Formats: sequence, C-alpha cells, structure tokens
Amino acid sequence: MRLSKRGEYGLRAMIALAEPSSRSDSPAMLQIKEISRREQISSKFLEQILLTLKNAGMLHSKMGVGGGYYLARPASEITLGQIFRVLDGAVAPIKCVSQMAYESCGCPEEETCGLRLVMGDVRNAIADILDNTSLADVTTRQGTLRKKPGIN
Amino acid sequence: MRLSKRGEYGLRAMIALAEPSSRSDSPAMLQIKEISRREQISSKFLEQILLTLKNAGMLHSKMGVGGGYYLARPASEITLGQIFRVLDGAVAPIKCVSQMAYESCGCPEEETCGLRLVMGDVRNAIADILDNTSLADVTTRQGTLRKKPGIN
DNA sequence: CATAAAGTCTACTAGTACTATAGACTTTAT
DNA sequence: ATAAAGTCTATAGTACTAGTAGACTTTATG
Repeated sequence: MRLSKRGEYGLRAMIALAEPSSRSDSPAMLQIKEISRREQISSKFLEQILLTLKNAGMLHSKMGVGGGYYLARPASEITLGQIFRVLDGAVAPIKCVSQMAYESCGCPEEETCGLRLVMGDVRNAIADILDNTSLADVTTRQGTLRKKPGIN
Repeated sequence: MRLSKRGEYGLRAMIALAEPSSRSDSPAMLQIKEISRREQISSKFLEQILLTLKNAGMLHSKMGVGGGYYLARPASEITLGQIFRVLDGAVAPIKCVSQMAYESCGCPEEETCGLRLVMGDVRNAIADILDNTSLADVTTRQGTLRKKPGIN
C-alpha cells in the first residue's frame, strides 16, 4: 500500500505547477531545475517523470531558452488519481478488483470471495479520494480537501 | 497501492481458518497442506507466512501427527488490519502519514503540505476499513462488511 | 550564426523487495 | 520406529525502484 518515489515526486511537481504563480497570469511555467531545487528531487529523475506526465497528456512543455513545463489543463480538471495512475499504475490493492487492470485472482467464486469484497471497498475508498481531489483542491485550501461531506 | 502475494495468501489462509468448521467445535485446525491445496498456494511459501503469523501471536499450532494451525483468538477479535501489518507493513501510502512507521518526508512544512494531507486521508480510509473488518465479518456475511453506516 | 539554455530520449546500473524453493531439523501420535 | 506434521535458515531468480549518464533537439538572443 505505498506510493512510490516516482509517484510522490510526480504529484509534488504537479502541485507545484498548479500553485498560482506569483505574477498574475495563471498557467505557471516552471523549469525542471526550479522544481527539483524547490522539492529537493534529483533533476535527472524528475526529468523522466515529467516526460512521462507529458507523454500522458497532462503537461505541456516549451523547449529552448525560457522554456519549461506547464499544466495541459486547468488545475481544477486534473485529479490526483489521474496522475497516480500514470506513474504508479492501478489504484486497486489487488488485480481482481482493479478497474483499469483487472485480472482474475483464480479463486473459485469471485462474486462471493470475502477478501475480494473487502479489497474492493479499499479500492473504492482510495479512488474516491484520489479521483475527487484536483490539483486546485490541493493548492487552494489544504484543509477542506474532500468534497463529499461525511468522509473526513 | 498493492497487496503483496504474501499479504494476500496470509489473509486467505486466516479467512480459511476462521471459517466455521464442518463439525460443531469452533476453532478449526487446518494443516498447511490442506490450506495450500484449497487456496492453490505453494505450500512452502505458505509455511513461511503462517510461521510469521504464528510468531506475531495471531496463530497457534500443534506439531506432529494430527497437528495444524488454528487462530490464537476468536475470529471476531482478529482484524484484517492486524494481519496486513504483520505481513506487508504499514498501511500508509507514504511514511510521513504512517502511524506505525512514521518518518519525515523532509518537506519544509509538514503540517500544511497538501500532498501529505491527502495521503493522510487515504491512510485513514484504508485503515478504517481494514481495522474495522474482522475475520468473522468476512466469513459470516460477505455483503455487509462495513460496520460504520454511510461508508459503503 | 554561435551559443547557451532548455526539454527529449534511450540505455544502463546498483540496490532492494518479492516470490518463491530447498533442505535439514524438531515434535508428536500411533 | 516411523511417518506426519510444524520449524527454521539459507539461497536464488525475477522484477521493480530509484536513480545516473550522455547524446540529441529545439529555441531565444546577442
């Protein structure tokens, strides 16, 4: 049940890119070096991560002098779940309850398998949080993250 | 965010041991071979897992002819969370929100770190399910697993 | 147009964790 | 005495993680 460093760094970088820029204009553009310095991440490792995120369509980039990365969509439309899945794969703890990478666990009756039912609940609980938290949610107010009332 | 095979097999084995025995008397005793056959698990691998669980105080065993493993406590008093932690370690996706293996993530302000807050919610959501689901909950009724109303 | 600043892309590597497998040993019932 | 069971430790192959390295492309600008 863990978030890999790749996933952690990717999420941190995306959050940094979602932070409202010091100057007025919205889609902040940051360079790899700037992010790696701020977040204390190996810039070569971060480079790979940002490239992956770019190829997944979540980031745009500008090459050359004065270049950098910026979000492909508004921060309110990018969820942590999307980012997580690109970098760390399925949210589900076990394949047989995965929405994006289902695979049978080989147990005789999947429908009534107790372990599967519980792990399905775990998957849903995680996905509920990650898919309902956008980058904007993270940056604007760190306390009222959850949208659904009652799940705090 | 995944359950290792070790964790999966351990949970399956504990659930099998929690199943009300065909004959009347309660604490079912099963042999490694029997469980490994039923659940299609390498018996040598399962052996290690059960031993770990035994050394953690969750199982008792009887050596020699007619021996086997049985639950150390009633199925209603053993939670999936306890089993998971023995076999797979902390529930938290990231160290800085772990209750059992806390470690600073090194970010300047942990208290207001957005990522940390979200991951804390994830940790709590997972722990809520795993710590409130006992082996008895899994075996008696596979549908109404959750105790807390509203979190389904 | 030369240069430097930026991203792009691919390959490689050390370490660690996962998933077992092997085999010698101990205990116990019969 | 024997066979059925658990105990314990070591080892090994594989995959994944977390980086490192270096050559390449694009772009602004002096």
